[in-house]
Amino acid sequence: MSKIISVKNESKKETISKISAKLFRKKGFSATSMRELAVDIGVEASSLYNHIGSKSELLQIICFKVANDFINQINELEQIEIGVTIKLEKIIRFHIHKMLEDYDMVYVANHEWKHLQEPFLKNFLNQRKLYENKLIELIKIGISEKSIKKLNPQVLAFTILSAVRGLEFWQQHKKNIDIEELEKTMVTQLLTGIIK
Amino acid sequence: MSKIISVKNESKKETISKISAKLFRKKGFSATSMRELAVDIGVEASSLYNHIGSKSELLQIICFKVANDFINQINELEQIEIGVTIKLEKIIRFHIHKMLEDYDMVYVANHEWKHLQEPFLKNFLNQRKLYENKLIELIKIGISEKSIKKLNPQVLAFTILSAVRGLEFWQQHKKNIDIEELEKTMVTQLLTGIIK
DNA sequence: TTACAAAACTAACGCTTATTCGTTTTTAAT
DNA sequence: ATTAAAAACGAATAAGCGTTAGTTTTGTAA
Repeated sequence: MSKIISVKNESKKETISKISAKLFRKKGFSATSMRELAVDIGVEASSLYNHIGSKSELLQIICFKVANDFINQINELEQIEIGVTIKLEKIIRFHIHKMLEDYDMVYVANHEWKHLQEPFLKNFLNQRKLYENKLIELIKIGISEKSIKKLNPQVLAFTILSAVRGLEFWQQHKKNIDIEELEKTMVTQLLTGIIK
Repeated sequence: MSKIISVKNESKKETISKISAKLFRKKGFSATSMRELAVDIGVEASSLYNHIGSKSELLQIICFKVANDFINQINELEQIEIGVTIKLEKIIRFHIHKMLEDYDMVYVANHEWKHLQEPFLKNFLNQRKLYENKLIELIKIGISEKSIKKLNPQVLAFTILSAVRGLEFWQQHKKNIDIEELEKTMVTQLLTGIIK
């Protein structure tokens, strides 16, 4: 009857992944059925299996796409020779952009990763830990350079990550706020605090 | 065969709620079956229905217990006459304590609320919005009193809430860190920043 | 036009789900 | 010891799940 429509150079697998990401975000991975996904794509559920291996594979694609994007960004940043605080600012701004651009996928990677099957689950958590450790190392350098306060670097890193992760909030209030103001406010708050 | 064991003055409903919170946190609401819950309680699935109305009711109990605890705390705080920044510090510390004490329930309320059925879903979101607005109002007072930087109060509030929500992280690393140091670091970071 | 592959369809599989029913066991009060 | 209520049980229900199989339609290239 119908047919899977792919825009641009997107493969049909990518199309299905993106639409599944939207559904997984809205309803959760477990509560989303392949039949629901099929409806949103405009095809019968069984037809999906001409393009994907399993429901689980969709979650894998989403989670590792996001993980790789963040790892790649922080790797590139490591090469550049700029101050630690500027690097932190760039990281915060990257999180904000990613969250606003690839909202569904980032949200799913943050919230639904626990439904990954082994060995992907372990793999994903390793990637995340790797990212966290790179951020912690960066903060430690800042502390030793005396550009950052001597506080527990792990707590500092996790607080930053939590704060940017919470940008999900803003998807609802997107219209009410200017992105540049959002970035400026968050960077200021996380780096220099809120007290005058 | 077996029997539901309740400690202290806990009703059996409360016992079931707490154990379900642990399961909902670990596996997610949708991915947790009543049969699994029954195993953890030591009873057949059908026996649970002598004490609860439905699986959904368990989620309601958890979400509104948490929501009420937070609303009550901020209401009490409104009565007390202390400075805005001290109030903020108390709020942050309360979040930290709650997260460490009632980890499962707070986690579930934060992550699984979307599986609430109407009208409970709307009700819960209203409660949450109420809490957010109270925090925003507090920050606005701080800004007008010039104790807080003139930044977007909504962004400041949401960043704080996101950061404390991210305390889930620490459940895994609990052993590695002293709670007082955790509190001190987060309060310092969120209120006065990380840059020297 | 023919031929082949890609992708759609319908139907069904085996399994799990939350919940209900009728019955039996346990608990507690008389 | 008798009785009534509370709480357990096993079995069954209907619905939904991911996925597979077999078949038909569609698209493409010779």
